[in-house]
Amino acid sequence: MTVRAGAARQQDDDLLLEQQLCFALTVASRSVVGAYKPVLEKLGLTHPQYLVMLCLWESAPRTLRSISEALAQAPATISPLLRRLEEAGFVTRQRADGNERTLAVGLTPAGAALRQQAVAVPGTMMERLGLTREQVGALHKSMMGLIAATAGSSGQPVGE
Amino acid sequence: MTVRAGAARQQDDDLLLEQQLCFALTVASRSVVGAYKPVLEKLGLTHPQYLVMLCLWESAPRTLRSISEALAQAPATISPLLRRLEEAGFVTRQRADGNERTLAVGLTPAGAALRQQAVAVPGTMMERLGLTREQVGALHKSMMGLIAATAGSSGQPVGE
DNA sequence: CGCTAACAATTAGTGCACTAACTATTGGAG
DNA sequence: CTCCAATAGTTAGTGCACTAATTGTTAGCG
Repeated sequence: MTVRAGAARQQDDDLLLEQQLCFALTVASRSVVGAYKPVLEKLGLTHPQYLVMLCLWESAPRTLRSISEALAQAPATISPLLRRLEEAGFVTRQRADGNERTLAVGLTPAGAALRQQAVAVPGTMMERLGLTREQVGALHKSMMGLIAATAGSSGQPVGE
Repeated sequence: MTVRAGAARQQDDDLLLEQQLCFALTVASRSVVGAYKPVLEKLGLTHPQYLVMLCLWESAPRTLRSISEALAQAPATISPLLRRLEEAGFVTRQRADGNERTLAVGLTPAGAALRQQAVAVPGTMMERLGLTREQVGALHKSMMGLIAATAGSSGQPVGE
């Protein structure tokens, strides 16, 4: 009885909003992305668009699918995002390279040039958040661990 | 020259997608929320709706603004969310308590009863993610630190 | 060769999240 | 008491993110 009452109390405590990791995680994510906003606005990018540009600065041209996999997002999320980046004049979208199915996403001169402004962003953000490079590294490592944890159990439902 | 080349190389590395904390954070957030999905589906809730219900199970009735502040979200985000929870039969929305401006958001019997199913959620998720209570606590603490970091620098633009 | 299964991207539809604009109410200062 | 600034909530509009359905293309199998 005492044991079951203890377990019940534990479960009740587990429902407290302030203790939810998922809550802290979503708030942290929104807060950090929000902190990027004024910085990225000067480049004319939203945060998801910034991530796509990071992808392309590393390797371009590349396919939509390749970007979608690198960002761990559905192709249907990336597609309209690329359309807006094309409208903004940063990327090109052509059906080329001998395969009519795939889209070759490339950089315009403006898109390539934007990188010169973007190199300052990580440093600016670290300063704004008051984080050291070591703290950023530790947090990054924690997040990677969490991502790995979800890969095992939620991708393929465990017991069904 | 060597120093400046070193700094430039550092900045270039800082733009690597795989090193971005903001990227790891958003992926982790989406992954964890995604892991909740099959579990919360059985309760008929989305993840944001689950957070609202946690709020209400702690204290009800309460105003929209109070929920909005507890969840660190804009009232305009909460408003339609409450409408959908009302349609689902979990909450009530009335203009009452002597102040016609404020909305009293309460629980229906179904909404209150849902808590009995929800108490199992945190434990289920911990198991699914393969995390110990200690790991969850450590991650939670990291997230709170990150949220605190954003509160200082991005809320009020620093130098302008 | 022709058919079909797999694949790449887009579109449609739902729900979040945010800013800005709007409505309605309240409460306090003159 | 009256006006007016502050407050509470909703609505409009944009952009993300996801699932499911659709279109078009490719490649492989008989």
